[in-house]
Amino acid sequence: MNASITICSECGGDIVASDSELVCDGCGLVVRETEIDRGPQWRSVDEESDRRHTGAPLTESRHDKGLSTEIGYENGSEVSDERQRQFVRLRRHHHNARISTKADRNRLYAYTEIRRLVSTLSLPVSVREQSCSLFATAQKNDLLCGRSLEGFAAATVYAVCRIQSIARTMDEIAEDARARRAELKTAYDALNTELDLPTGPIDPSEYLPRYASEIDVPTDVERRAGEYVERLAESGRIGGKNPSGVAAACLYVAALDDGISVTQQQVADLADVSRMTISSTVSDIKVVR
DNA sequence: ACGATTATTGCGTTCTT
DNA sequence: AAGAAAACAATAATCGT
Repeated sequence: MNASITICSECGGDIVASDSELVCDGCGLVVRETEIDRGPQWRSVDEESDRRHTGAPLTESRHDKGLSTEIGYENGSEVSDERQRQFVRLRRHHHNARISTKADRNRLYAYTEIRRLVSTLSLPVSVREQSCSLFATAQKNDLLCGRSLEGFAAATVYAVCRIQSIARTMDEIAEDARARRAELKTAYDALNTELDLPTGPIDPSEYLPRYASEIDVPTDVERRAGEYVERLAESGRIGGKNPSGVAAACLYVAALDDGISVTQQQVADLADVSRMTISSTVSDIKVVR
C-alpha cells in the first residue's frame, strides 16, 4: 500500500501504513495519523497488474459507494445566462436521479449518521464500512419498516463492534446516538434474529485493555485480571452476567493484589455498573481463587 | 399455535458494620 | 468503604385458550 518505509524509533521495526495510520509492525506503535505525504493517491486495481487508478477510493459508507459525480458551480464569465439556467436544471435532475427512491434517501440519511457515530466514538474505518453494508442488507431484508432509522444506524455500529470484538457497551453507543436506547435495542434485536449475526457472547477480557488504561494500572495487573476472567469462566460463574462488570471486578481484585488503591466505586463507574455488581463478582472471584 | 402468566436471576437501592 | 438483604426488572418457561 505504501512505498516509503521507515524505521521505528522504539523497536527498530518497519513502519507500515494501515488504513489512515502509520503503525510499527514490530511493537504496534502508531507513529502518526494521516499527515505524512504518501505520494499520489493511487490504489492498485488488482495486485498482479501494474494498472493504477486515480480518484477517491471506493467506500461503502456513501450510498453510491463514493462514485458520485457533481456538476460544478464555477462558471466562467463566458457562460451565457441561458446556459447557466440549463446547468441549474441539470443539477436538479442529476440530484433527483442520484437519490431517487425512498430507500436510497433513507440509506443516505443512515450512512451520514453512521459516519458521524463512528467518528465521534473514534472507531476504526473498517467499522464504518461494515456498518454501512450491514445497514444495506438490513434494508434489503425489509427490517426497517416501523422502526427508527437512527436506531438502525446505531444498531449496525453496535453490531459491527460485537462482530469485530471491539469492546463497546450498548450504552456507550446509545450515549452518542441520535436514538433512544430502546430504539437501538429493538433495531439490534431485529438484526440479530433476522440476519443471525456471528456474535457470540462478549468475552469480558475484551474490556480489560481499555479499562486498565483508564485507571492507569501496569500491564501485569491487566494480565492478572485476565487470569481471573478465565478462572471465572472455567467455573461457569459468568452465566449471563454483564461482561463489562465482570471485567471491572477482575481488574479491581488484580489491582488490590498489587497494592494499588482503587475503590469498587471507581471501577463501577468505569464499567457503568453499580458498585454492588462489582462487589458480588468480587466475592465470586475470591471463591474461585 | 399463540399469547399471557409465572418463575428465575441478575441488578441497583438501601441499610448495616 | 465494603457487605447483606429485601425489592425490582428482564428474560425464560409453562400453562391456558
